[in-house]
Amino acid sequence: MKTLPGKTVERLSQYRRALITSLAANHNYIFSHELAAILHITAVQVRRDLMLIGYGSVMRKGYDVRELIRTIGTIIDAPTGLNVAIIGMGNLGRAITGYFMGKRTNMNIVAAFDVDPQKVGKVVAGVRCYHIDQMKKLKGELDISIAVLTVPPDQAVSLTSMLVSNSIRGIMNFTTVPLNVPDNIHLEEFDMITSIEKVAYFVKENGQQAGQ
Amino acid sequence: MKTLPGKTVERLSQYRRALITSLAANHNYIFSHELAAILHITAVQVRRDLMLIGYGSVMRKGYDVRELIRTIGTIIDAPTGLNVAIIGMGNLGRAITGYFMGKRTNMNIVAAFDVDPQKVGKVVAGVRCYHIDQMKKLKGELDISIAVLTVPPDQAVSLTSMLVSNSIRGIMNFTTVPLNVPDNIHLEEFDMITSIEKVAYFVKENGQQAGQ
DNA sequence: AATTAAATGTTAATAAAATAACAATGTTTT
DNA sequence: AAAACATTGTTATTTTATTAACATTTAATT
Repeated sequence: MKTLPGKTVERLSQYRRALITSLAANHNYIFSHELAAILHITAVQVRRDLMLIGYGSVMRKGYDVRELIRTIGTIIDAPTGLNVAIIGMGNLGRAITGYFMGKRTNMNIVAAFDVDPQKVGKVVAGVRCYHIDQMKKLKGELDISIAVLTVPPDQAVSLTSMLVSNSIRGIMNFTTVPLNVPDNIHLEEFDMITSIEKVAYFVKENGQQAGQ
Repeated sequence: MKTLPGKTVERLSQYRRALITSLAANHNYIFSHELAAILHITAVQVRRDLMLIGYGSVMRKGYDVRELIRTIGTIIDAPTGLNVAIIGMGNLGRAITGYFMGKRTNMNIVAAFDVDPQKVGKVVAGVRCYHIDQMKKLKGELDISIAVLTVPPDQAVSLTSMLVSNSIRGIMNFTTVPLNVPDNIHLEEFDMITSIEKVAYFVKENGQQAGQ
């Protein structure tokens, strides 16, 4: 299958979690417009995304929830599951670790790393924190593919080099520092300050008059 | 001025922080391609964004860093500054509060709210945590415009209703629950699980062969 | 002073994403 | 069994975002 658009992948992840919730509420079938309503998007968007992954329903009955969950899994999950490490066990690192607790995802947070001796050795939500110097060794042992970067800004660049030289395959960057990595490493960035400043901008604009 | 595209607003926020850093390093002028390099985007993108806000440089000298910082401020900042409240002082709430420390933004985190008696009364990074029941009262007193929602999933919907009925103007939703708010309230959402699953998908795809 | 070079601002082209349109399918109703 | 209806999958259109193209400006060089 051709690589899916990023936005579609994002929605598939959300569909799946909505479907799991829906299943827990004993809904075995779901219409595109119901799924759309949960995510506050349009039914067309849902159908188009499902078209892209080649999923079809028995018409007029809606989608088989269990089967759709499975299908989304075969598309977006790696066959073996991927292991994730949290780099920086501060508040954000702990928050993300907590987010994964009890979520049925294909990923496992297998380790956290930090430089702070206070944190090294501690276990948060089942995840052990190691000293960053052990990354090289544990990367292979624990088969870590993805790093979630939640360190202070001044350490972002140097730790990224370290990750790159350890052949990490994907990085989710939560620092406020834009990173640069080779093409074969997938990089996703999210900047808290930006996102909140964006809200502020649109609040200001909405205040004056209409508009998005 | 016409309302800017969301993506442009995001970049303006990032430009500004890059410029502040640049200024601290004693750079008084900056070329579009230099600014682009910091953010790992193209110079055209930078120039196009600045065109949208009507900013012009003295050609061949690059942009006056101080002036550009100011100009971006006049565009994206609200004249008076906007006050922000953190709803849910867990790990993520504390992380975000920390992110704002020392950042020169137009926004102030003026309060945090929680239900946990352990948290109520505590001060984190200069921000006091109040009981959520005091929201109604303090919203007006502290002139809170924006809420950052960092609560457990099961509380997201009810707290959002509370925020809406208290006439909040913008919400940044960090819970995994998609929210629905009236049109006059600006809602921005970010889902940690989705973002990391997205990285995993592209890591998987890149592993098999090429592609983004 | 002419030429070259480096940058900018803007219009044009392309690509990506979302939305609309609609024929096809199957269900229910009459 | 025909008609009306609800839902799907897909193609077409529109909108949004990015990239390319290029004329224009200014500085430096010959």
